[in-house]
Amino acid sequence: MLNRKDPVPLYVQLYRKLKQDIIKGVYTNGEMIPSETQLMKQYNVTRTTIRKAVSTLAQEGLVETLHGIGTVVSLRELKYSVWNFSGFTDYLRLHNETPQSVVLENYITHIDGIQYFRLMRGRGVKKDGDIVYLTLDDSLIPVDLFPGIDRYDFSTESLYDVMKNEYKLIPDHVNIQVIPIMGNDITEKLFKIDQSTPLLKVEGCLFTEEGIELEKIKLIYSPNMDFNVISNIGNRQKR
Amino acid sequence: MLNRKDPVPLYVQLYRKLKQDIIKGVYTNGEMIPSETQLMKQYNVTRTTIRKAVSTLAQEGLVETLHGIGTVVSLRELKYSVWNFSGFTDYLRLHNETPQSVVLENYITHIDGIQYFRLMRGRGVKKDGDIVYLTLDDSLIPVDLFPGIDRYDFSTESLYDVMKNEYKLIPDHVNIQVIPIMGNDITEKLFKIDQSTPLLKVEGCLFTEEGIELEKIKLIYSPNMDFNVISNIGNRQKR
DNA sequence: TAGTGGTCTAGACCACGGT
DNA sequence: CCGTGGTCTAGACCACTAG
Repeated sequence: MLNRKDPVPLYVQLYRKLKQDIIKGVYTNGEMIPSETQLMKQYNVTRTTIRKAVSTLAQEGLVETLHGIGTVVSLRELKYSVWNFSGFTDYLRLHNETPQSVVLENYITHIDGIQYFRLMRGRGVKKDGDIVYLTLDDSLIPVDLFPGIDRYDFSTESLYDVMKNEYKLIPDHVNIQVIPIMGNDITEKLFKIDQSTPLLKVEGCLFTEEGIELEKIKLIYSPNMDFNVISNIGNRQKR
Repeated sequence: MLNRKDPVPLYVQLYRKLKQDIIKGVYTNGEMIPSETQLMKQYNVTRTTIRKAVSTLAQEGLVETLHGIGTVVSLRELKYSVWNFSGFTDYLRLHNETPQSVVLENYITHIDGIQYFRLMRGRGVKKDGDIVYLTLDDSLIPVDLFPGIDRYDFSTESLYDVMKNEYKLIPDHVNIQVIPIMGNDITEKLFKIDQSTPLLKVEGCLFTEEGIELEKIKLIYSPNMDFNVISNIGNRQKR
């Protein structure tokens, strides 16, 4: 069942087990999974551990907990979410998922007489041996600030980590515009959706604290990616 | 501090309190919030309760927990935003434009046993004797917090001004999700665009400082309205 | 070594939904 | 009424980070 010597926490082991069972069809859509007390006996762990595992499933939208009734399988597409434009790498790490990247384009180009490194990546998570893409990421990086940046392999390296650690230029803030668009042939293939699906596009620039432009960004989000924001509404006096 | 007689769970009360403090700036970006043991003493609850509150904050990306170090605030503050809710009116005045509203729906309704005042408005500016609409604004306002709110004429009154001045409930922050959608027949007429145009929809809630929900918001932006944001990157600064 | 967050136990009482 | 999930307590041991 569960392995107490495994460094992987029990609730993660249980979460994975239940997730597998749901995907495998042991519990089908609309069915109830065993109650928390049943799971306690079955796996010999406390309710706390059960609840942590189940609540992770609920967050991902794989199950729905109904007070006084039970926990039912609600097999929808996995949902991920970005809060306040935070990097999605951090977010995925929180969820025990490994970020995956595929480089679609990378070459040096000239725009308005300035040399840029163009990097286009699909980014997502691994699921059942397959990759589910969550963003299409198209960047222009000025070569004069980052000489030799085209030598890195950005299917495994984090762009921002390279900027920080190798070039000592620290990304600080972005200035972006959010635009609704229709899908194109690239997003169709990458996200496995048809072209009539409206998508979110984010366009803008990344700056250091001093206002040095580090990157021109074009980002398209998969429909599996929720885009959440918490914000003041502006009528406040600062202290 | 926390009220044990309040039907609102302790961890929710604590979550709201901490969120409030973060948004208010009691704990500023990059700073640590009190440790879990400190919070235990401060609020006289167990660590389980503390952890549940903090983990909610972490999920929303307002804090980041660092093993062996502590929990730091990672508020990606949105410094400027044209789309800002209360800022809408101010923004227009700045450009010497007079805000115009047309009430499309207003009635009392029941949802999940709670009474809401539903208010749907088109909002925009006057141009050459004609009105150019910029947003379609669909609100649900709980009647128990705002008794008699259906008596106001919101084609001329500002909703937030009424909330503040007549009911002494001050809108403080929003928690929203940005979604790309296709136009429908209402947006077609209002914005004078055809239905194949992708649009931005914003969905969420408006809260007071204390976390009381004042309004459920659904907002659709005209293509004439840009959605710009400046945001910090979630860099945890060491100190 | 002291303090932090991460995991887990073994209980308790409650609100809810169906019988 | 009973079984369900929702909340909460009062402990324990661990892994990690820093001085």
